[in-house]
Amino acid sequence: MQKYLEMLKNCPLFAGIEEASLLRMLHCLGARVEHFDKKYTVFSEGTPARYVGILLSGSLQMSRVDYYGNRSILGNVKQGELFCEAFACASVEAMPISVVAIEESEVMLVDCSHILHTCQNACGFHHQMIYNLMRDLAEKNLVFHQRAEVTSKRSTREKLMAYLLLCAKEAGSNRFTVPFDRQELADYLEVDRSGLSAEISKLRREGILESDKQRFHLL
Amino acid sequence: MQKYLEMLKNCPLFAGIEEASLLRMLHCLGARVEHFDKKYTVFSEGTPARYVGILLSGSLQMSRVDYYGNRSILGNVKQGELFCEAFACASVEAMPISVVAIEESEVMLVDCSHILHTCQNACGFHHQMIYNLMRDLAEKNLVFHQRAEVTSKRSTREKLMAYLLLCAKEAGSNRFTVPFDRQELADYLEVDRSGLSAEISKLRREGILESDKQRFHLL
DNA sequence: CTCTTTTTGTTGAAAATTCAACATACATTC
DNA sequence: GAATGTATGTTGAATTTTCAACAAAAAGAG
Repeated sequence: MQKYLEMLKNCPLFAGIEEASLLRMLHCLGARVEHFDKKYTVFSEGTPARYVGILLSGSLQMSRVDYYGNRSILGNVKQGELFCEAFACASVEAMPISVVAIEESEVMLVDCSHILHTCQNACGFHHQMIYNLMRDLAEKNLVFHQRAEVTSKRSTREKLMAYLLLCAKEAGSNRFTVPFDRQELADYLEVDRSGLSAEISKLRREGILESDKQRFHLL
Repeated sequence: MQKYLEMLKNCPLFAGIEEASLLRMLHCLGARVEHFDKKYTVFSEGTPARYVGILLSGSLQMSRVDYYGNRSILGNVKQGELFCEAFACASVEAMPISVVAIEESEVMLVDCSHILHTCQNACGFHHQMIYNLMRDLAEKNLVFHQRAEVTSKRSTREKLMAYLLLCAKEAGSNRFTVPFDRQELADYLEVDRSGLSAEISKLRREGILESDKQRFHLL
């Protein structure tokens, strides 16, 4: 646990909590660390949500597969971020998404009821953590809106351009790397992969962008 | 203010707070009530979010219009519900959506910083309200996921059926009324209106549903 | 009640997406 | 380094969606 202290100090769930208290809190919360190899599932669609996840190392992908086999990728989880906090806070009985490790990852799991309900020891951090969760949930809501703005575009080209412009803005540069391969990008944008490839080629021919694999350069 | 007490007692923001304290709190929060005629805008896309809204009467619609003029309807706000709480909690400088009254409505506005930061009077309800906000934000996240599950379907027919099945589940009956006219339903599902009308006719001819305006009956 | 406006359904043509199949490039494994 | 498997780009055909235009029905205004 000790080796993650530096990272946990900067985790949104523990914002405003002094390092000195952290280890004690983690114990009080019953936090445990689990290891996942690449491609292993952390949480499965359809199962109850009990745990707030904190990604200690590696990276995860959130996705959903519908009745017809279409996969939607909701996004990736990066180091230090929380995941599935909304489902855990709402105690959902059937998670609407799955979370899968896209590389070897270490995850901290905290039973959400331990955060929400004051423990016998009455450690005074619950209020702070609930406040932190509230801020985090509001942020996540915004991220969700951002993706919705992209996927609500009607055509493949508009979706792609909206997404790339967002990436450029986030990177603060016209050159950036997207965290998805072609199939994943198609599933994030909710379009056909081959159509997406064709559209990227077209944009390249039109001189609107250059690209090499996951690297893009907007002109 | 008095006349709304009954409704406010059941508002998610004030859950677990005794009626006796409510009036005093509202004063402390600087809550004010505003009146909006049909079609008037409560919050505009692109403006800063400062206020948590509580719908006292009437109904509102949340929507967004993109660069090409395509409108996306995110959903309606019903009596007693909070709205724009996520944007206010995250202090966004440019709201990604607009909120418009679809009938004559009364709205209570609470400056979010008054909820988040303890006041001089140190009234002890901030913790409870922050907890309530956290629960509400988690719930809203789920609602958002529900809509995303519908709009992520690839075809008009699948989107429509996914939405109608959701409505039927919510209504607990195969007969129900949707809160949208055809154009609004198309903008909620993010499809073409005429294509949607055509699809409804087709489903009717196939004996899958009956419908009259906003009333539907799944067979 | 009448006139005007809005809503809804219908149609056909144009445009875009999806799907399947394949070739090439790239990465991984043994 | 050869062989296998995966990722990407390309193509054409089938399907869908979008768009524009219009007619009928319904709602709202005066």
